[in-house]
Amino acid sequence: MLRYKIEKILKEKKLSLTKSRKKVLKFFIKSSKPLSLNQIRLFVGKMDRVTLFRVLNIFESKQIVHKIRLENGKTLYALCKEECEGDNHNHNHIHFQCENCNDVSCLTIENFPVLKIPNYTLNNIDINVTGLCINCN
Amino acid sequence: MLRYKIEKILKEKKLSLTKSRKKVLKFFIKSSKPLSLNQIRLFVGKMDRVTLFRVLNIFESKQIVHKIRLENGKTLYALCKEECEGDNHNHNHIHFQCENCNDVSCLTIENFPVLKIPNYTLNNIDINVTGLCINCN
DNA sequence: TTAAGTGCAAAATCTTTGCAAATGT
DNA sequence: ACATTTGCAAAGATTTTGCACTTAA
Repeated sequence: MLRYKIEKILKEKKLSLTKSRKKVLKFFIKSSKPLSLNQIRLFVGKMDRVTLFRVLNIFESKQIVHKIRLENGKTLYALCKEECEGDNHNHNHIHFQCENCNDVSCLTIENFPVLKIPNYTLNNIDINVTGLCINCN
Repeated sequence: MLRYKIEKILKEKKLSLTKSRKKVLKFFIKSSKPLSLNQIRLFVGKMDRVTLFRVLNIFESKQIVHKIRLENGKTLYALCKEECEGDNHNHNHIHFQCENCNDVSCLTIENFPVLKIPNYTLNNIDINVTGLCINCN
């Protein structure tokens, strides 16, 4: 059941089970899409913006979600997959925004590119792609 | 001479040669690094923030500079290379931010990765990398 | 019970808009 | 001379901070 899944995640991350956190996490799991703060706010009903910022920030610090910075400067939040570890939330997936319907999604890439730059250490590789999605193509 | 280079660029893009534009472009060429609005503002002396936004926006629309969205949500502006054409400002280069000195730079990549996603059309690929730069390594 | 989380008020940034004055050609 | 650009005032959006009240364990 969804409720137990939500509580399991929060407990694993050593977060107390508050109403705000459970509501927000529920929406992430149900929608399984990157979400803006305002979208989440509509879903969770009356919750203070500040609380939502705080919930999202602690989720990010515990690696439950990761931030996506769009080209237009807007921020979305997306549920992390299991493979998100350490500082790297972007293993094996890219962020795609459709230029037609504006939909944003995390896409898993089979052959995730291996970048190398001489004399540099590359830790986190964040790839944002725009184009036409499967529906608008 | 720098002055002629600046005027040449503005003329090529059919922009009138105003003081603000020349000052801003001068700083980009001299520093040859991605710059924040506030950094530019310090250099160009007293110029209204709004004017600076407008100068940067028109530079972006004319493909003289491109925006870089950092992971922390901040925006930088960087001079475009010759290969920036059409909507794609990111051909052959990535944006790198050092986790130690926070320095941001545009790096040219020899083997720029070729991404393909079935049933998707990919137009613009924006790659942001964090790690340790050549100086901090 | 008490440490942690939430709501409210307020402030700090960043970015945009409208309009009158100044500037470029 | 006329269209474009700039400065100023103001507003909107996003994000942060401080503090008192509430809730989870």
